[in-house]
Amino acid sequence: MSDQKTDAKTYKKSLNLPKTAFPMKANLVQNEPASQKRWDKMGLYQKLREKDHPAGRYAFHDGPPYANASLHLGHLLNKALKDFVVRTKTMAGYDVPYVPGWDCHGLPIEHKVMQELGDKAKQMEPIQVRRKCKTYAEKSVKLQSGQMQRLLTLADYKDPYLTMNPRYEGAVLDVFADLVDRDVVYRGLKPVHWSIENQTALAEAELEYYDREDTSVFVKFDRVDGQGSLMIWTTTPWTLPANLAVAVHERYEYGEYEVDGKTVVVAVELAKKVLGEEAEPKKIVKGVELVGLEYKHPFIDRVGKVVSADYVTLEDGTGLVHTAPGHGVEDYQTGLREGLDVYCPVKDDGTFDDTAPEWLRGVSVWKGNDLVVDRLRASGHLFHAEQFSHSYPHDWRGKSPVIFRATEQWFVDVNKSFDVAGTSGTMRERALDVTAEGVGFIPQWGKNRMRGMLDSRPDWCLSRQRAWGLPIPAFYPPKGIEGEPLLTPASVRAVAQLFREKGSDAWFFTAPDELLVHYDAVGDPDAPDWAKQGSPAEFVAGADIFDVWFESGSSWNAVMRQRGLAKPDDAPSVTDLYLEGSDQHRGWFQLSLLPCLGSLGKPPFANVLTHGFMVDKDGRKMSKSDGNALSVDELFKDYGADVCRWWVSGLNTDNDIKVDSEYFRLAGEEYRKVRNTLRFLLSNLDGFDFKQDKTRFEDADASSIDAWMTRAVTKLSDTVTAAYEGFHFRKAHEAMFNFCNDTLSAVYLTAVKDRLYCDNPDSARRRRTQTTIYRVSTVLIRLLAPLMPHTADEAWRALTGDKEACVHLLPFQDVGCMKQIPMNDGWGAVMTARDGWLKSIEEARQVKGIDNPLDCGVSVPQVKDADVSAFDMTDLADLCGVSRFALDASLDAPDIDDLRDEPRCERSWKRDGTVKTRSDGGMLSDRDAQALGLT
RNA sequence: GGGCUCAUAGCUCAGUUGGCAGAGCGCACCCCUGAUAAGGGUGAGGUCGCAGGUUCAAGUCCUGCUGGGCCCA
Repeated sequence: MSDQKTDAKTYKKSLNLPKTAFPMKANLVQNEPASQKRWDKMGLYQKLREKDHPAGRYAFHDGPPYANASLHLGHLLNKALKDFVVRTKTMAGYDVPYVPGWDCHGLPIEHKVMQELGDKAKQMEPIQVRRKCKTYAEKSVKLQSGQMQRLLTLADYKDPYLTMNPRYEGAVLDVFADLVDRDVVYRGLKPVHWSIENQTALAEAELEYYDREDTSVFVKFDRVDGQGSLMIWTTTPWTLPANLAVAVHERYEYGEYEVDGKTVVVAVELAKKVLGEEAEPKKIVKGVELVGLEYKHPFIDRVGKVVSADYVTLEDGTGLVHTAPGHGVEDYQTGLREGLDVYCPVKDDGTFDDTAPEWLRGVSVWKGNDLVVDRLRASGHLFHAEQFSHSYPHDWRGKSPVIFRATEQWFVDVNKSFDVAGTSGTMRERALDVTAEGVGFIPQWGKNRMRGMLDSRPDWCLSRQRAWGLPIPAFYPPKGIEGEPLLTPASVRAVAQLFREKGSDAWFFTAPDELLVHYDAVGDPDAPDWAKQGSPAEFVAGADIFDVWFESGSSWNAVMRQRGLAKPDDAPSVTDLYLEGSDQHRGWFQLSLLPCLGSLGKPPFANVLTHGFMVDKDGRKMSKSDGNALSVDELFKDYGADVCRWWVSGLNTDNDIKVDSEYFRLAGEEYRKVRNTLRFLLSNLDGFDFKQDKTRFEDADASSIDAWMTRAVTKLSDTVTAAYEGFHFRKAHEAMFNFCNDTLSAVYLTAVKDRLYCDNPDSARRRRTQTTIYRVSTVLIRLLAPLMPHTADEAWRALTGDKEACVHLLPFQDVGCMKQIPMNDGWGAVMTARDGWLKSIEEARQVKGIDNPLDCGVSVPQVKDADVSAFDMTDLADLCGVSRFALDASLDAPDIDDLRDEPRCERSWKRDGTVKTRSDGGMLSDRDAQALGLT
């Protein structure tokens, strides 16, 4: 026994065992940053710009994350997907310049800075606040940029776009000038969601809805005709001072009921709920008959009237709706139709102004609620008051409740027709048109979603009353002079030029005549008279800033066009692709689409690709306060970027994405499987010089397992490149994993191990297999490169033996030549039959007690649907992991032979029937003896 | 409350035009020890969220419901 062992050791040394510098342990945490540095040093991004691009330009535009705090998982997903696009398109032959960007202005940063400043903020000028905000934004950009680079994303990090940069700001104003030119920008009084806390109008996107307890009141409005009263219901008693009308639905039935000896009008369907079960109407009328009735305001000397409105429902209240045009969008629209004032007695700070009754002046609306209720109770107008919980809008940052309040704002009219680029239509119509056709949505339902949102969207309120943003470059007449604000295409473009030179900070400390140094009112046909006649030094610069969405929504111009990265001017869109979370249908997608249609008459994107949101492993919303959010930095530290990227690439991103640290562990195991397969490929190329040692295509054997393998890798290449082309990263991921796990590891590599180890190093068969392994490696490593850039590059350098090599400079491997290698058609059937053979072997091993498959021989009568006469039986034996494979037409079914009585080759461990004692005294097969030069 | 959307094995997901439920992971058992903090083989697992309907036939089409997600009110 001990002799045998010694012999075995001797023979082991004679084997060509795998050897490689590509380690099993990835050590991504240390090695990935090193890769990143290496790419930076070699100028990878720049080099990619300079090389040939046979496929032309692919215009892909990064949507700017908000420059606030650390990246979260949503960013990781988004940035990884974007990087897959950049890298797959690059390797497909496109030039994909990619400028990362950040949204820097806006309330979240300003709010944070104001919180940090505390009371000090009150004494500070806007410009001082802005400087603090800028510092904060810069800090966030730096942090996030570092994290994005740690994710190994390929982008122009040396020159990103920041929405607060002067050249960006100038380009936003250029877009705005175009909209002013189209005459769709107007100033109007309109109720908007108003944050008392931040004293600004809020966009829909800046609201969050929470349940809130309010006092709801049933109030009797006395009819002017003395026939009793109308009962209204409201959850916002503080808006009653602004009540100008009561709305009813024309088709509903309203009844007159006796309450405490007096008559009140309530919708019939709601009467029992409001007045009690025994309520019986004395008289029933249709709503339409009430229209025009007048009533006395309960505590203000004013007469209101009954109007009709479709939005009146019978779900809550009384069917008679308190209407205050200054405090609600629907009320406002009703007011417009009925010619009511947009009356709003509430000031910026949420207190009542001097037009309100004396007892409310200077009081906050929240306190006003109680005062109004007390007043109504005292005067006998209050029928009932109760606590009521309802969903109520809150400021998304401060979480404080907002109110509806009429204010002067700048708007973009989405319903006004204009001409541009030879077409005519409103912004809404144009947006609906390109959504219906022209823009591709992935997944397709994005189209419906976008359409639904466009159908219902109101005019875009552009203005905010804050410090941290891009000023709306409007000028107002000097005190004492009446007139429209100065805001013309020329005046806006003049300020745009100034902002490019000095930045928008200039607005806050520069005299108006200097702000307008590039502008000549006299020569501007659109300028109001006061501006032509007056001195610019006297003009009053406006205090409004833009909705941040207008800034990010102009990025197609401020980045892609301004930097010369857009598609040609005559192309039907500015870029090829935008890729963001599905929430951006309402956000960035739509708010980029509208300005671009206004400015150029065409959409900013040809395709919109969206992904879903992260949820926890039970499918619930992720939230920081629940502590179920994973830290991106921790993930990099625990798993590495390539593992995180591999995880992303395996997701179905159309819908919700479940996330849990466990999934990263699983992704890590898959990664290791892929890595080990690469390692085994590389380790069997030790000493193999492709140029010298390769088997030429024309020498390939169509019936060899190598022919099958070569065909398989060309199929993989086709599958994966097609998947990449359609952004089906998951499909590519799956195909590559299965290829590594099954095609390579379980089938091919297991089968060819014997010849790689035991054949003479220079044997034609071994060289043919190494040639195949080399070809597989070049295809596979390149296909993996977009998903795991570090690992692929590491493998590529190991494959080429060139420390300077970089896989990311290469295109995907052209497999055209490999497809020319003929393959025996029988291989498909052989692989199918193999499953059955393995089952038979397993069965025989159980029955006959054979542990090692190499102690088996397989005999089959035929291979179903295949002519294997030209096949090498050794290939088939190796495919089954057995020592021998034979065709025996006399059999009825596959037969497994127990070979344990036959001698075993001490070198290859096979019992192939040729084993005998050789000149060195060892028991060897013919092949092994030959490999050792023995007889 | 409305728009869009999702629900298939323990987990992650495939399932074209309706036609016998699939893959990978995990798990169990076994092998190998010359890919070794590796590798190979076999196997068990599902009332396709629930309830109706259309059809010879429904995971797939229709309606309703339940429970998630995004957006809006």
